[in-house]
Amino acid sequence: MTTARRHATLEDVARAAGVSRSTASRVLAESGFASPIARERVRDAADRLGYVPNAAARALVRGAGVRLLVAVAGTSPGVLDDSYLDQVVSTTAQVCAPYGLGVTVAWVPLDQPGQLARLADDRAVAGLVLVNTTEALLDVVPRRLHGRTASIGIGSTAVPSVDIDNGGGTSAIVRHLYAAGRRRIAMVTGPAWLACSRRSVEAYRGLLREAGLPVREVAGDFSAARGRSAAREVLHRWPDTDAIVGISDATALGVIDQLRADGVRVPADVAVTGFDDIPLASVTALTTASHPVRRIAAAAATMVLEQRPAPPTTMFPSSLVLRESA
Amino acid sequence: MTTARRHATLEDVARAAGVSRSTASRVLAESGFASPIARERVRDAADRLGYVPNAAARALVRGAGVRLLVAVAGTSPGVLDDSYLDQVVSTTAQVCAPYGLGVTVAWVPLDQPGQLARLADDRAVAGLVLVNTTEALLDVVPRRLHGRTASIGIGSTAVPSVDIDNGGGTSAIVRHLYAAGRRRIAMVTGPAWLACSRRSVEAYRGLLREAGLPVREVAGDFSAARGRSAAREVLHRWPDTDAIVGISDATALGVIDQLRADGVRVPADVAVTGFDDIPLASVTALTTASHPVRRIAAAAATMVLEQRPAPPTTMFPSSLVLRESA
DNA sequence: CCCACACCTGGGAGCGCTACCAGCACAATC
DNA sequence: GATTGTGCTGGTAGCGCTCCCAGGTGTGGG
Repeated sequence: MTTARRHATLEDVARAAGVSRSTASRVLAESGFASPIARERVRDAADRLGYVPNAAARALVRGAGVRLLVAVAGTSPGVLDDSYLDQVVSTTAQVCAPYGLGVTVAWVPLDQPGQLARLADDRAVAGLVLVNTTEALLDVVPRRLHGRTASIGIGSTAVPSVDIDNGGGTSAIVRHLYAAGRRRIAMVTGPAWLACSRRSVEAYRGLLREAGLPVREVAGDFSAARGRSAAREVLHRWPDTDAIVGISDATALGVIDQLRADGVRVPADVAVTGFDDIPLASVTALTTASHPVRRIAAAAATMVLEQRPAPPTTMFPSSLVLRESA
Repeated sequence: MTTARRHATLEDVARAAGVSRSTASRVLAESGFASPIARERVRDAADRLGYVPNAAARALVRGAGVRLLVAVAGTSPGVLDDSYLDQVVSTTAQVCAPYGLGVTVAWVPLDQPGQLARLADDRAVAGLVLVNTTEALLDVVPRRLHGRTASIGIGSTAVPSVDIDNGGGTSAIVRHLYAAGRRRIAMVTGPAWLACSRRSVEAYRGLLREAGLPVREVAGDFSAARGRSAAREVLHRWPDTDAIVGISDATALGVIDQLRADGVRVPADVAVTGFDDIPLASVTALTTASHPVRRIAAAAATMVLEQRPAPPTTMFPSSLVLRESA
């Protein structure tokens, strides 16, 4: 196994099979004509020699890339140290393996979209997976990668996009709260520049307006820390609030923590809901909406690898998970 | 930004700078001689043209690879869907980005080490990060990659290796339990083929023997499910047990869950400890040992990228985190 | 009989880059 | 003045692969 001999090249395979390099290439790359006999002899020889095509050479001549770039927009590089992104990257790497492609991650500062152009303007980049970016970032994607870009959580139709049904998920949550008799429902939102956050907020507003209930919003940022301070803010501004919708599980957990610390009973006095269904949610009995992150990431990666022609947006459902917090 | 024009090549840079391709290459690859004047003009031209070296061409001629392979040993491909591995892969991808290298992950069946040889016998693989493998897998690493392999959690000296001080961590935990007056301490172990698991178990045994206490081991597999059944098994075999050491947080959480369901008070009747300090641990007040997973992964990746010459083993400390479960 | 038209093959160019080698200028030494 | 460096330079040969193109061979139709 630990062969010291030089790696077998296409030339070696061709010679062993008694055909030309061209024919061997045609057989192994599955392009163009080749007689069944030639086909078999080449495959045989390749097997025998343990031939593995040289990805660099292939990429060079084809003008193709050797890796996928997962780009994450955000205000600080801290977005990279996040369990959601960990799952996306790891899943992408799994999906890419059979294609012989690697994966890299990079943070794109929200106010410097040019950074993305710089990163993507590299022939080695075979495709792009944009995570939580703004539509503005899409403009900066080099033309070369237009067919090889997918986004997660942006809901754009300009680029094949995989999305969570944030609107539907939030609606389900708000309806559940309403059905449980809650009438003064507040929300800790996410950053407005994020489409997925906006969709949640809009669903919340829409439903409340429709029901003739007051809208009570406090700006958040997905974090638990902001959840804590937001909880205080909500009860300070609207003391009769009887439910708080968190934009994420982390936020909701922060809210619950603060409420309990302040002697507010959850869910008796105030019901609290999250979004995502992280492992912590089941332990803390958080009512939330669940999303198949791994499947979402795999779908996005597959889109760029297979160069799907059409499907503008694939929407993954958000399923309500009822637990004790609401 | 969205330049449609052909990508600038070294040739273009050289022409623009008024030097030969060789000189431009020497300047940009920082190898060999080049006059300050030439240096500046080439750098200038490269900047102006937005030159990005073609990784495939470079890799081809240098015989170098284009990606790192993270290989994980285990009994089923399920090992890939694990938050620990997610962190390792994601961190590796971050570290690799500036080097222009991608990352792939693969599962290597424990009983088919040859699979690793097959995966690694690809010129595109620039380096190897072995996660939770056995020493046997090391033999299968192609000679070409001998200087470009690092392992995590195996503690071998045959290969540069990054490790958690499992022994030290477990010792600290057992000592803490002893100091708290526990004398009948059981352990739910991990698979014996895993070095890091063995180190923990050995530390546990050593300390107990030293103190003249009985050793009470039940075989586990890191999972919460096994933690549950193991809890019952322990109390069935040794009803007077007053502490259970879990090989991981997940196991410990399973143990606690089962104990409480069976009416056993934690920690009053039985103290329980974990290992890893996953986010859940702080919420569930689990006493455990904490490890810097991201730093460990980064260290391993850096080892293979920088081809460190010597340091056989880097040991990361395990720090005791005291919470309420023990 | 020749031609058209399939199918199949090998030769060769060249992707973009680095490494090697010769060659130049200029300074220092004998 | 001849010799030996020392710094720097450009030409050129590939790395391993794919693709284009010219040139086969065989089959069927005019």
